Amino acid sequence: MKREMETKYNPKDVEDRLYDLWLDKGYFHAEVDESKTPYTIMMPPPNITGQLHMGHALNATLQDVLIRFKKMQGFNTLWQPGTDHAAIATETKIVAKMAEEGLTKAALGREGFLKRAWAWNDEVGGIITQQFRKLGVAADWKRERFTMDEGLSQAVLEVFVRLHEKGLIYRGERLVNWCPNCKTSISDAEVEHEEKQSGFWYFSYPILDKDGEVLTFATTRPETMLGDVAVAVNPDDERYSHLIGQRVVMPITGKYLPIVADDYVKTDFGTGVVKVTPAHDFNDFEIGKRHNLPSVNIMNDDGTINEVDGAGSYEGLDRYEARKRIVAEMEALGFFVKKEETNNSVGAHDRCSSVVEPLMKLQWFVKMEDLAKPALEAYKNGDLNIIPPRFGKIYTHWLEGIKDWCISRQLWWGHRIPAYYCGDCGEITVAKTAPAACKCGCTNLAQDEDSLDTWFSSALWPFSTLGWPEKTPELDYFYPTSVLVTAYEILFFWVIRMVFSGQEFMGELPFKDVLITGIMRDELGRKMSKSLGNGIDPLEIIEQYGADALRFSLATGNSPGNDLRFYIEKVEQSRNFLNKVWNASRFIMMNLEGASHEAALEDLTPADKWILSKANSLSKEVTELLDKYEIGIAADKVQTFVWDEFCDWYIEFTKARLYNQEDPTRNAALWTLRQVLSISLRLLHPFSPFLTEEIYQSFDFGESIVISDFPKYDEARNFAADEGDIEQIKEAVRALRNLRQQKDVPPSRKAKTFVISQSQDARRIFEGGKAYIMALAGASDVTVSDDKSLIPENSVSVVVPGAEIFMPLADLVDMAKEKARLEKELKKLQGEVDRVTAKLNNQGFLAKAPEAMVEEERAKGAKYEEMRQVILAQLEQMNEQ
RNA sequence: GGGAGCAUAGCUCAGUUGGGAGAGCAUCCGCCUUACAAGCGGGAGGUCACUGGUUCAAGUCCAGUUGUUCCCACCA
Repeated sequence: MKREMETKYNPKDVEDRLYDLWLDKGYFHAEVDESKTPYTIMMPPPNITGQLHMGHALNATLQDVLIRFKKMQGFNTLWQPGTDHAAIATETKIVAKMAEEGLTKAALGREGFLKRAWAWNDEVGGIITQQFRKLGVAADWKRERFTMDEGLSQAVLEVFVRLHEKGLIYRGERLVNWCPNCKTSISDAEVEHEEKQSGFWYFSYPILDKDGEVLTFATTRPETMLGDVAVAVNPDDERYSHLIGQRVVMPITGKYLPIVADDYVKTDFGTGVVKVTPAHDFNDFEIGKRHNLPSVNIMNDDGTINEVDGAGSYEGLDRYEARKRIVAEMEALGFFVKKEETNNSVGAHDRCSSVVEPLMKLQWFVKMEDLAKPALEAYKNGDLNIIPPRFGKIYTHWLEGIKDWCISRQLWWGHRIPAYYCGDCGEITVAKTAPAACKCGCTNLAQDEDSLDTWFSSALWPFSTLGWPEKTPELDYFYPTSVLVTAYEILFFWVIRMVFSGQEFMGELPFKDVLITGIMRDELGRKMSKSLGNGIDPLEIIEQYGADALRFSLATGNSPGNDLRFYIEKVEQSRNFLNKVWNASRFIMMNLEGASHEAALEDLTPADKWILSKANSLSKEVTELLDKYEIGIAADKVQTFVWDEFCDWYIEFTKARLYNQEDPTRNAALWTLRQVLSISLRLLHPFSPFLTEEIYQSFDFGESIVISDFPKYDEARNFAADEGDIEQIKEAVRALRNLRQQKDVPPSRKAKTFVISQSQDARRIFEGGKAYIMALAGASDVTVSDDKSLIPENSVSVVVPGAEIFMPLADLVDMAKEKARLEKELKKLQGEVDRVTAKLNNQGFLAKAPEAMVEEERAKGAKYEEMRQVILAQLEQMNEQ
C-alpha cells in the first residue's frame, strides 16, 4: 500500500491471491495438538451438485466469523467441510439430464445408472466447494469429506447393522408417504403440508336390503372410493346407531361394505359418516386395524389407478382424471349429492411439490422412541443449548410427537441398504458385507434394491468425518464439536438426527450449542427460491462488490433465528465502509513514511489515550458479543467505532499534529494511529478477512492477520478521565459546528473563538483541545479564559457543559434570531432539568435506585441547571441592550 | 386445532442483562476542508401496534386485544 495507490479498494486485486496464500501456509488445516484447546465446527455439507446460494453465504459467513475469532484467540480450530450426496435431489437431476438424451433409469439399469451418476458427480462435484472458497472461508479443505466416500459409507453400514441388531431398525409394511412423481417413499419430515382449497363431495351409498335408504358421506378424494372397505359412524350417533352392522353397496365397484362404529368419527363434522379406505389414508388405516378390515390398494406407484377389482375403466387413469370421472359416474348413477368447497391440508413432496399419496409399502424404518428420549433429555437438562431458546420448544415438540423414520428410498443414488434376501428360505441377512451364503446354506441371495434416506448419512457427519467407526485421534480430540450453525429449516432433518446419532454411537452430544440462523429473503420478504427465480447469486455480488462487502452486510443486523432480507443497498453500504477502512489506512501509511513512530505511554496526549481507551473497551465488548453469538451486534459495534470514532474524530484530531513536522506529539500520534489501526483490523478480520489481511501485511504488523491475536482488554489502557475530557471537546466542536451552520457562516470563514469558563478544570480541558477546535470547528484562534469582558461585541455564543463559547461574527448576527435561538435552547434545557428534578424528587427513586444511578442523575441535573443559568444570563443581557 | 415469531423515523431493521429512543437508505441544508464525493459537516422526521399490570423506573418484564408471518398437526 503506497501513496499512489488507488483511492478505492479493489477486492479483485486481493481476494484470490490472499486465499491462495492462506491455503499455501496451511492456516486452515488443523492437526491434533494436545497442548491446545480444540474448537470445532462441522460445516453443513451442501449438496454435491448444488450451487452456492445466499443461504450458504449467510451460514458460512457466521461460521467463519466464529472460526477466525476463535483461532485468533488461540484455539486449535477445525472447520470441517464436505458435501452431501443429496440422494433425491441429485438423482432427480441425473434423471432429467438422461431424459434429454432419451435415456431412462430402466434402460440403463442400476449399474449403468450409477456409472453415469458417478461420472457426473466427478464432473460437477467440486463446483460448490470452489464457490465456497470465494467467500474466504477458513475451512480445512484438506479434510474435505463426502457422504458417499469410502469412510463415510462404512460408517453408514456400521450404523445400519448396529441399529438393526439392537432392534431399532426394522422392515415392515406400513402406510408411507409416497411421491408418485419421484416414485419413492419419503419421510414425514419431507412432506410439506399446505392449506389448499379443494372440492368436498357428498355421495350416498345405498344400504343393502333397505330399499331406497342411503348413507351420505363427504370426501375430498373421490378416487379413493374405489378402495373403500367400510363406512364408519360414531357409536353414539343416534342418527345411525341402528345401522351399525348392516352393509352398504359401493355403486361403482358393486362391493358390499360393512357399517362399523368407531369413536374416531365426529358426529358434528360433515354428515357424521366416514368412508373407510385403509390403504390410502392414515386415519382409515387405524380404523381398519381396529375393525379387522382388509386394505385395498387402488394405486400404482405413478399415481394411476391399478387393476384392482372393480376398477373397470378407471384402470390406468391418473388419480385426478379418475377423480373427475368417478364424480361423473356417481352423478349419473344418482348417488352424487352435492359439492362444497373446503380448505384442506394437502401434503406435498418438498423436493418436487407433487401431492403425496399415502400408500402401503414394505419399507425400512428406524424405531424412534428409544432414540428420541435421550435427545429430549439433553435439551431439558441443559446439556444442549439452542440459540435462540425459542427453537428449543420446536425441538422438544417435534421429538415428543415423533413417529418412526422411514429410511428406505426407491432410489439408486445413495447408500444401498445392506440387507440380503434369500430366494430359497426367505431369510433376511443384514450385514456390512454381502454374506457368502444364507443361513439355509444356499447362495441364492439378492441385496435390497433400495437405498437410504440421504439424512441417514448426514446424521453421522459430526463423527463419521472424523474417522468413526475407527478410533482415530481426530475423533478423540475434535469431538464433540463446539457449535453447530444452521438454518431452522433443517432442524428436524438434520440437527435432531445428529443429536440422537451422536448420543447413540459416541455416547456424547455432537455439539453443545446450536446456533439457529434465519433464512434469506428477497427485498419483498419472499423466501429466495429457484421456482420463484428471486434468488440472488452470491458470486455475482462478490464479483461486483467483493466477498468482504457481502460478508459484512450479512453479518451486520443479523440476529440469531431471524430471517434476513437481502438488500443490495446494504452491500453497498458495507462496501463503502470497507473502503473507508482502506482510505484511513492509506492516510496512516502516507504519514508513516520515513517517520519514526515509536512512543511511550507517557508521551500520549489525551486524544491518544481517549481512542486507545475506546478501542480497549471495544475489544472486550466484541469478545463478549461473539461469545454470545451476537455476531450482528458485534459487527455493528466495530463499524461504529472505526468509522465514527476512529476515522471521523481521531484521525481528524491527528492531522494538525501530523502536518507539523515539529510537533512534539507527532510520534505519539503516529504510534497511536498504528496501534488503533491494528486493533481495528484485528477486530474486523473475522467479518472481512481479505481487506484486513491486505492492510495488515502492508503495515508489516505481522506475518498474517489470520494468526494474529484477537485484541484483549487491558486494564492499563483504560483511560476514563481522558475519555471524559475528549468527549467534552467533541461536544464543544459539535456545538460550534451547529452554531456556524445555523448562522450560515461559510466554512471558509474562520473566526476567533473564546471559551469562557469559571471552572479551572474545564479551562484545562479546553486549553488542551484548542488545536482541535481550530481544526474542526472553524476557529482561527482560541482563547480560553474566565474573563467574560474579553468578548467582542456582536458575538454569537453557544453553551456547552462547563463553558460558554463565543465567536465574533458581527455582520452575521441578527439579534432577534439570536434571541429566538437561545430561547429554544433554554426550553430544551428546562425540559431536561424538569425531568431530572422530577426523578430526584421521587422518594422511591432515591430509596430504591442504585446509588450510582442517583449520583449520575444529580450530576446531570447540576450540569443542565448550570447551562440553563448561563443562557438565562445571556438573554437578560440581550434584553438590556 | 396446537405452537412460535414479529409490530420502533418515509423504507429496511438494530436496540445484548429494565435506567435519558438508534443505524443504514431516502429526504433537506452546507461543503471538491490534499485519506476517502463509495466522502465530510449540519438538520428535519418516532404518543416504540392497542389496553391493562409489575416496578422508583418499561421499547425492554407479565396478561390480554388487534394485525401479520411462520412452524407443527391424521378434521373425513
